[in-house]
Amino acid sequence: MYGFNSVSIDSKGRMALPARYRSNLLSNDETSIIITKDPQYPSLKVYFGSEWSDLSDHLKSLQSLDPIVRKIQWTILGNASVNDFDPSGRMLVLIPSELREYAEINNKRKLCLIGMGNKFEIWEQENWSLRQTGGSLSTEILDVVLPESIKSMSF
Amino acid sequence: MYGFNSVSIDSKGRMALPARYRSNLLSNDETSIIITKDPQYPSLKVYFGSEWSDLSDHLKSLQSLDPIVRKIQWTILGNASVNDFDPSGRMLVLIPSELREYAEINNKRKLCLIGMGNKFEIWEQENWSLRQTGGSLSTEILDVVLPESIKSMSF
DNA sequence: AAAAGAGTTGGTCTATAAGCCGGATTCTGT
DNA sequence: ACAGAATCCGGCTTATAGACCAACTCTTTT
Repeated sequence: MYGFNSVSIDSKGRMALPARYRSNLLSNDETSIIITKDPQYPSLKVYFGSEWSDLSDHLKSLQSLDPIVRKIQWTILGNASVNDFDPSGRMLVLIPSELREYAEINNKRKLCLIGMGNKFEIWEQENWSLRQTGGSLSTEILDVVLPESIKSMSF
Repeated sequence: MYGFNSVSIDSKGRMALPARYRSNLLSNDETSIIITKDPQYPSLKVYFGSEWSDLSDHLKSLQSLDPIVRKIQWTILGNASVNDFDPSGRMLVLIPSELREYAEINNKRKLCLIGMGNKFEIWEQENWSLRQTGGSLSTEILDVVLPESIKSMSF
């Protein structure tokens, strides 16, 4: 599932999945999606149920004495919101207000969905276009040395 | 599949693949093409299905905590448009409006297709001739140091 | 010159998304 | 415990972008 989609979010924080996401989820027998924070940018990551169980199992298994590992575990695992949806409906998804806050989408109407294959990202529209045109948002470079256990993973 | 082709695009953003591309696709049993952004220039890259699955798998597996890797993942994966076509038809391809915008082909009529073997590029005609005559294009130069994981790839 | 294949264009129809509305359920405060 | 209020969730309506269908023109080939 790749590519760009523009969707609107209503004043109550609800977002409807585009049709092509819905049909893809249905054909893969997925009945839940998991929304969580992106560790680096003011945006959200969305995983499908099966993908999430692999990722979360892996993350949980890492030894958490390393502060960087610990921080990433907190961010990803600690903010995960599991959404079971009705496969027959329009798959309306409520983004929890804490995550809306984090992605700066409170009181905004337009979101961008960025399909990355096995997951997708949710961005507030202006933030996304800033980033695409090269404008810098907050601090870019993660200039710490990452532990090997994290380096080998892809979120 | 090499060489130059001039094609027209209609007001709805539809483009017809030249006959030699079609026969090439058929003889290779390809049933889909993937259009996405070029990371450097205002143009589009088109991959065939088999080529794309290799490229996207590789890109996805890279560790995305590196901001440069992440940006390339956004550009290539996050803008990909998958087009399944009817092999018996004329292989009309709709270029999504986001990509038309990026390649500056809105309200233009003429495109250039540049065959690069296992992929080809789509350029708006004037941009292409400007580039060929050495004129400058407004685009960002990748003057950053690329991580090894990216350097070893070819897009 | 005729015919066949390729390229281009236009029209119509359907699927999809966005906004609105109303009902239901939960929460809160008295 | 009850009433009012706020939040949550599904259905309906309308506008529009994209898919489908088909015709027309141009070029090439024999």
